[in-house]
Amino acid sequence: MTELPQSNAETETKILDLAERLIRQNGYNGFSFREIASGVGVKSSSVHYYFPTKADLGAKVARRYADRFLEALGDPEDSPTRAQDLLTRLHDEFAKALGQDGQMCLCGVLAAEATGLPASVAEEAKGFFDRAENWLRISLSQTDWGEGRPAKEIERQSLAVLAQLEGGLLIARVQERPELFDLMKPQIPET
Amino acid sequence: MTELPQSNAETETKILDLAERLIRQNGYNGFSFREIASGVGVKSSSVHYYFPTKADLGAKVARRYADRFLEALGDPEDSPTRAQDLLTRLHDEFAKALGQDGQMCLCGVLAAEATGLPASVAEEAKGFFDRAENWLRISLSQTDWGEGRPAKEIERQSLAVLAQLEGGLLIARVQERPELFDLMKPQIPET
DNA sequence: GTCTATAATTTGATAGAC
DNA sequence: GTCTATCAAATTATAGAC
Repeated sequence: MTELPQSNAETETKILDLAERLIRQNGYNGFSFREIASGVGVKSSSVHYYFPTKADLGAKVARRYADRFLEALGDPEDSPTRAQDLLTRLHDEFAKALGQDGQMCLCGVLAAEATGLPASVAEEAKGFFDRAENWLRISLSQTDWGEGRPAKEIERQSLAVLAQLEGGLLIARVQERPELFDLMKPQIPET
Repeated sequence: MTELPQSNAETETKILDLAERLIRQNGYNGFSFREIASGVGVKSSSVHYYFPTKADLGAKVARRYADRFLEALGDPEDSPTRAQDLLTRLHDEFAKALGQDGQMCLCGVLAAEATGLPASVAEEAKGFFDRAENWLRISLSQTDWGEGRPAKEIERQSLAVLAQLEGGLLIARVQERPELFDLMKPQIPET
C-alpha cells in the first residue's frame, strides 16, 4: 500500500476554504493567488488550474457561501412561527462565523467593495441578498407578527433586519468586540 | 499677471478628495497612488510628497471623513428631542452620500476590510464608530424615548440603529437600488 | 512642490515539461 | 494534476534634478 496522492477534490476544496477565509478577513482585493497557493501547499499555477482567473475563484467562493448559508436556514415552511424566535434563529446563523474566528459575512465584505469587483463576483454577492431577503420575507409572513400584514411592510421589515445583522457584524468586528453583536439582536416593533 | 501655479493646499485637498471617493467605491486595497496621481493631474511621487505612505493617506482620509461627519451631526445638545425626529436626522445624514453618487459610508467600507488594513487606518475607522455611537447615545438619552431609560438599553439601541444604517447602505448599494435605503429608516420599538 | 527615473516587490496569468 | 520558469504589468516607495 503506497501513500495515495492528494485527490483533486481535496485540493480544490482547500483552495475554496482558504480563499473564503482570506476574503472575509481582508476583502477580495486583499488576497493573492500566491497567498492561496502557499497556504494550501501547492504552486500558484495549480490554483489557476482549478480557477483560471481570480474572478472565477471569487465568484465560486461567493456562490458556495450563499448556497451553504441558505441551506443552513432551511425551508421557510419550517421556520419558527413566532417572529421573535425567527429573528433569533437568523441572528444565530450570522453569529456563527463571528464567534468562531471573528469573521464577517462573506457577502457583506464583497458588498462593501462592490463597485470595484469583477461583474461576476458582484453578481453573486447581489444574489446572496436576494435569496436571504426572500427567505426572511416568506418566513416572516408566516409568523404571528406577519399574518395579515401588508406585503410592503413585511418587505420593509425583512430588509431592515438583514441590514441590522450585516451592519452589526461590521461594527462588532471593527471594534474587536464580538459581544456587541449579541446586544444587537433585532426586535420587531410591536405596532 | 501671469497664471498662478496651483497652491499646495489645493493639491493636497484634491488628493484627499479623490482618495476618499476611490476608497468608498472600491475599498482601501482597491486604489493606487498612480490612480490618485493621474486623476489629480500630478505624478505619483508628488502624492508621496504629501502622504509618505499609503497608510498615511488612508488614515488622514478616514480622520477627515469622521470629523466632517460628526461636525455635520452637530452638538448632541441641539439634537431633536423626539426620538423619531432624531433617527430621521441621522438617516438623512447617511443618505446624503448614497443619494449623490451611490457611495457607501467610508468607515463602513474600511470596517469590512478591517483585518487587512494597516493598524493606523483600522484605528481611525474604529474611532468613527466610537464617536458616532457616543453622539447617538447622548442624543437618544435626551429624547422622549430615552428619558429615564436604563443606560444599557440606550446603548443597545444606539448600536442597533447604527448597524442598521451601515448595513442598509451596504445592501442598497450592492443591489443598485438606492431607494431601498429610504425604506430602511430605523424605528424605535414602542416598549 | 513637482518632476524624471528607477528600484524592489508583488500581482495575475501562461507555456510547456513531467 | 502539479511543477518550473517566466512574462508583462502594476505596486509602493525613494533619490535626486529643477
